[in-house]
Amino acid sequence: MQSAFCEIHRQGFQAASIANILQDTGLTKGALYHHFPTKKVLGLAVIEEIIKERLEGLIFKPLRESERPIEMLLEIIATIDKKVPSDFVMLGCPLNNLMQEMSPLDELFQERLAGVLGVWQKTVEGALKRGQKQGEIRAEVDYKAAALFVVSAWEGCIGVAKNMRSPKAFGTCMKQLHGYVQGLMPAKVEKGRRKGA
Amino acid sequence: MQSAFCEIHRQGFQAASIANILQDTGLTKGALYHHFPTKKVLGLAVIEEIIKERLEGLIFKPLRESERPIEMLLEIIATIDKKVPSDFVMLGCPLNNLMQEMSPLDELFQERLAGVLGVWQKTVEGALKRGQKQGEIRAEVDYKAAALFVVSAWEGCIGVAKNMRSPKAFGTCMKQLHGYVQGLMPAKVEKGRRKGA
DNA sequence: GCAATTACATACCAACTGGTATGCATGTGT
DNA sequence: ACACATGCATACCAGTTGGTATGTAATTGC
Repeated sequence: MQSAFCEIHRQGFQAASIANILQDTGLTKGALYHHFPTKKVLGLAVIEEIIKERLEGLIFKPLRESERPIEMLLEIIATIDKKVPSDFVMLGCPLNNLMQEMSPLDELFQERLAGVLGVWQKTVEGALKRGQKQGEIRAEVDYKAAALFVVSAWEGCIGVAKNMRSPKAFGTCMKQLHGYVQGLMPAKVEKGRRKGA
Repeated sequence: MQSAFCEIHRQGFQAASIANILQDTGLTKGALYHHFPTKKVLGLAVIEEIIKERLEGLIFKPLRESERPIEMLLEIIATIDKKVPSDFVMLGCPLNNLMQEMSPLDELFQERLAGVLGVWQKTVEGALKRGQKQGEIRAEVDYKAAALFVVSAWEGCIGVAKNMRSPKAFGTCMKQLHGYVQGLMPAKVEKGRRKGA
């Protein structure tokens, strides 16, 4: 599974070679096709068991369990670039990669990926909503739209940084997203001076 | 060229089939390979001659030539979903698609794509800078970082909407980006009431 | 201790892939 | 009018792909 994830992550699903995975793991074709009927099923399993779980541990769970969701959201956004393997800047977000590649080509992929993305969105949404109750987010904010945008921009930042091959660009880009979320907060006096950008 | 663009747009570069392009255009393999030595060169030509030019006409040129760059930027962001073929929501931004697919795999692709992206970024940057001179953008705004973020979020919105297969999601997402740009403006009284989100 | 299922390994295959070698017809420069 | 380059068409090729058919060893159920 790990090997399959790795191969798919750096080649994309279609270009991922079964032969490479076999060579990497030392397995034989018979062994693999005994457990997975098709390459597609293997790919879907990677989404569900690897990609989803990683996001769960890295983002979803902390965000759901925090008592100060906005603070946590801001912290995650600010530090995500350090909590992730360095090659992720070069290779991009596995979820986004698969979305861009497979969504138009295969409904099942699209559904599964949309499922994971949906959890992400709902999690951020929940955080914003709770933050709104705590008065950390202004009352008139459309938290659903904001959550959608946060996730979208997030993926966008990774994608652009990947193309530019620049961890630094990723950092400054996420900092802007950080600023956007801060912009949803009431304009009270804050510890750090409120930066416009 | 148009046919090649189309094929690449919906299959991705690697999965794009030369045979399909030939069938679609009625050309023969000899004819194509007479003008393009390799598939890769064909792909690069598509980037330069089709994708770049489209963005140029749709975004870069209006933005560069406008005397009220911020107004123009906001308008483009607000209306881009109507100025683009409907299947672009399903298929995504051709530039972003290629970036996600090819950047880690091929340096030349990465460079060319980064070039186009750079123009985009520089164009937005120029707009923000001019807007700053006009007092439309607050003085303390880091316009370079903001421009990078605008482009990133832009692509992110398209990418997510593509996965969700939802033009509506694209619209609401771009509306948030619209809000972000407005957030860079001075907090003076505006025609439309300043919406927080 | 025998039957049957599971877990693999090997060999093989049809379908495509991008790319090329060759052939030929039409200009084109001199 | 003759040499030569250009523009294209056909046929072909080696490599790779995902997938399968067949065989065999190990495990399990009874």
